[in-house]
Amino acid sequence: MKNKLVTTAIDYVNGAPHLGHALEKIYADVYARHLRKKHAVYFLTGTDENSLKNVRAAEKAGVSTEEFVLKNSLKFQELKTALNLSYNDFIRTTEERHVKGVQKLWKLAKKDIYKKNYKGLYCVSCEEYYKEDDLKCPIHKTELEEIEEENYFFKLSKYQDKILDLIEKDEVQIIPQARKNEILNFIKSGLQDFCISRTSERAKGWGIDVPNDPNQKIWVWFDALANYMTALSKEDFDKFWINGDVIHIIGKDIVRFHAVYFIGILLALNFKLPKKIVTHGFITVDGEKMSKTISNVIDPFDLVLRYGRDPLRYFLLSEFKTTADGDFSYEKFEKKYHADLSSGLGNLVSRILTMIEKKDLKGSTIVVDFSFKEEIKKYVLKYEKHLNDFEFNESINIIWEMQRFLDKYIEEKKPWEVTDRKELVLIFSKLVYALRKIALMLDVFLPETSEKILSFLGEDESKIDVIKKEMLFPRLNEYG
RNA sequence: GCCAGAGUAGCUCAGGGGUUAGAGCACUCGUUUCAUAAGCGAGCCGCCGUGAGUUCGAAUCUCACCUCUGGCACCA
Repeated sequence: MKNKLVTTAIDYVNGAPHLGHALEKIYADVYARHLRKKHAVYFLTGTDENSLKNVRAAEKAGVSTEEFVLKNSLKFQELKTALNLSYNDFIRTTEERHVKGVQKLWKLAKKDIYKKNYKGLYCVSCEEYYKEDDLKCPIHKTELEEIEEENYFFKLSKYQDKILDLIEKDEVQIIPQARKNEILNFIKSGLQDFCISRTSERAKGWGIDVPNDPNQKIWVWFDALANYMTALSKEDFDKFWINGDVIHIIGKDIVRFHAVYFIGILLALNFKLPKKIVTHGFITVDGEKMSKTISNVIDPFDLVLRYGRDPLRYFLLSEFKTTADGDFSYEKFEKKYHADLSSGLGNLVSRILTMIEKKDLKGSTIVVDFSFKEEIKKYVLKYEKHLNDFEFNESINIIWEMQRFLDKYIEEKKPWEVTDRKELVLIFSKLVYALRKIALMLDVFLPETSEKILSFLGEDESKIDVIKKEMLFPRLNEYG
């Protein structure tokens, strides 16, 4: 039994959360729920608020930056209820625990931090640096200016060989393999030191001060990545970081910062390294990237209102291979809802419960033979294997295999024709036993549905019972 | 341009040197009534990206080519 720290990326708060944010939180939630069955788990998420973008967005909105980031952070926090997330901590990078923590870490890493001139192409309107290939600002189409300023840098180059070795040997495991290869190539191409501060002026005074240098603000990565540590109290750091496994769940766009920069920083601090970095894909909508310009951004709150929490979780978890991109469409969503949730699971639950009532089997003692239990166990083992490997969609498929197995079993036994009570009890013992298992397997994916099924069957696992009945997933077309 | 990965049924994908290539969804037919126009059974649909090679035998290995996706540093 080992302790586990499960983290998500912390989100930028310059807008409301979209479906992509929901996806990542749900993945992390499933994994955390799975781990909780055997481990002590600290599940952490949060918002990244020290960005210059926020200052500008707040100016535009005519509110103070503090007010602006708080308002948006709260929107992200609303995802907890909307998606039924089980995280036990939410950190905002403007919180004191984070500010103090980052400064403390900065001091601890001091030996690998130095000052040097940073030269880059800068767009005055964006107030941002751009790559050397684009000579013009991609947004304003204006000439970029070459600007030079003095900043702090982190000696990443010093750790190149060490990081390469760690990743090659999977001491820090990057999932999936393809991402690991990308990172290895990136490291082999040579690591440069990276900039970890901006002048306070350029940062418009927003952000965390560099210790003993109020003219500089700590910039992006040294700030944001540190949240995984600054969120933890001393006791929890001990319990979950030092004596536990750290698992980061992040988008494919920020693998490098976790697998290279962060590992470098941790090496400088001489801290324990994360065990796994799991990267998920992105969501397209009807085959296109989500973007405001073509206004196809999907609002997760909307989907929850329309279809419910579990159906939304279900779609994202079953339709997408965890580490690959996936496509969202209302048509696919509803198709899956009907095929798997209504006709599949919902219908099975419904037919079992109704027959128990009609055949008056409530209160009978459950008797299940060993070979049937073994049969069920095979499904459970496969299900667990896929969960451990972050193959959530595969894991769900195993549950549906089991559901089809039960439907076939019912067909074969034709319990509606059976009159012998003893035989009926035997049949429904198995069905109730298996249905409970299905509910328990579902609880990481569809916690609400899982609870409902268990509550229908009653608390006493040794008796056949129906406490109440309710349609789990009504067909959608009946409501327009 | 360079480096990865992928191209298999209408859709999403699994498989992977050897009997007639798989699953789910969709579709067609049959069947059942316990159940949410649900269930079960059967069927349909594939030159397994293209060309060549290795082999007794390739979708599976090798090479070339085509197409797509991703990565190629300061971007959560």
